[in-house]
Amino acid sequence: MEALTIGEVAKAAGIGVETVRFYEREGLIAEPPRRESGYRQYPPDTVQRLRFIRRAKDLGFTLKQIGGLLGLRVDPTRSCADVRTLAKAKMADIEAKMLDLARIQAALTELVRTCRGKGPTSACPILDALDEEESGHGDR
Amino acid sequence: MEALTIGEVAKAAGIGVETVRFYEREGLIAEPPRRESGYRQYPPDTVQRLRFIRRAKDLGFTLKQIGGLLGLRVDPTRSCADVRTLAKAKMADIEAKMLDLARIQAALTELVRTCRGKGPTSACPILDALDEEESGHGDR
DNA sequence: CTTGACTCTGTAGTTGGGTGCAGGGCGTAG
DNA sequence: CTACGCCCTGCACCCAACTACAGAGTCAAG
Repeated sequence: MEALTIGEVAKAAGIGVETVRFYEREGLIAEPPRRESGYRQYPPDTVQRLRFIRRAKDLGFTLKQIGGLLGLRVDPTRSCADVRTLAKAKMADIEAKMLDLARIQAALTELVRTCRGKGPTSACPILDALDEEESGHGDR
Repeated sequence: MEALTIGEVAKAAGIGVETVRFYEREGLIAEPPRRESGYRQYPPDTVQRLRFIRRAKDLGFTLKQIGGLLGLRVDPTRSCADVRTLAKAKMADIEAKMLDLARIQAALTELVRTCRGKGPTSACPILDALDEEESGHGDR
């Protein structure tokens, strides 16, 4: 089972054919080999890559940032230290996102608790969730 | 220290003045009272709300979804059960996001480890991170 | 009482991320 | 050997979420 058509990868990744070509133009996936006819022939792991892109987008990463993530790999042309530096930066980003999510989660929990309970609490605990001063947040 | 001008809330929230007006049009923040002149007079907690919007956007929520989150509150006009149902749905969403983030985080850790280490591992652990079949993911 | 920074409304333009043709060429099941 | 579904390129268009004026009024420091 080698070499998928664009329609096949698209379907497998849960996105549209046009979107796949769009990601190619944007450099998020490599230009695949073609057959004589000009038809694109995708190696099966392209599906993985496309899925990654879709999920990462849902996490609030831009396509550019996703490109950065995908570019991170053990790559002899880039120094190991570089890769590590970049990876660390991304990890800090993700840490921050997780913290924010945890805060919203806690606020929602509190909301549900308040709701079920009887005593009045903050009318909108959600607003308290992400309330703090700036401190080096992400690269967006 | 009551009542901020639009410029003041914008600055405090770290966004632009135009964006604040935009959010008002979109119904994400209430229309504030005005003075004679027509100048908007914001209660200070608007800053909190704006900050929440900004952070939530970074987490991959659309403005519409954020509106939904902000609308969740202890509200006599809405049944408690309703609020809880909605809140639970949001919580499931967030849970999924956190899982995905954790997976990317793990992949990055693995990448750094591989990089420092000597033995060859998957050339791109990142791709393995978010790879699985569909299963009722989010409301986007 | 002026001047420069700020605000107002309204509308138009931009960016990111796709989505949808048209007009033509493959590919394969019947 | 043809009909139907896919694929190709190129380009126009779409939506969300801003962002940037223009033209007019406001406010406070000096």
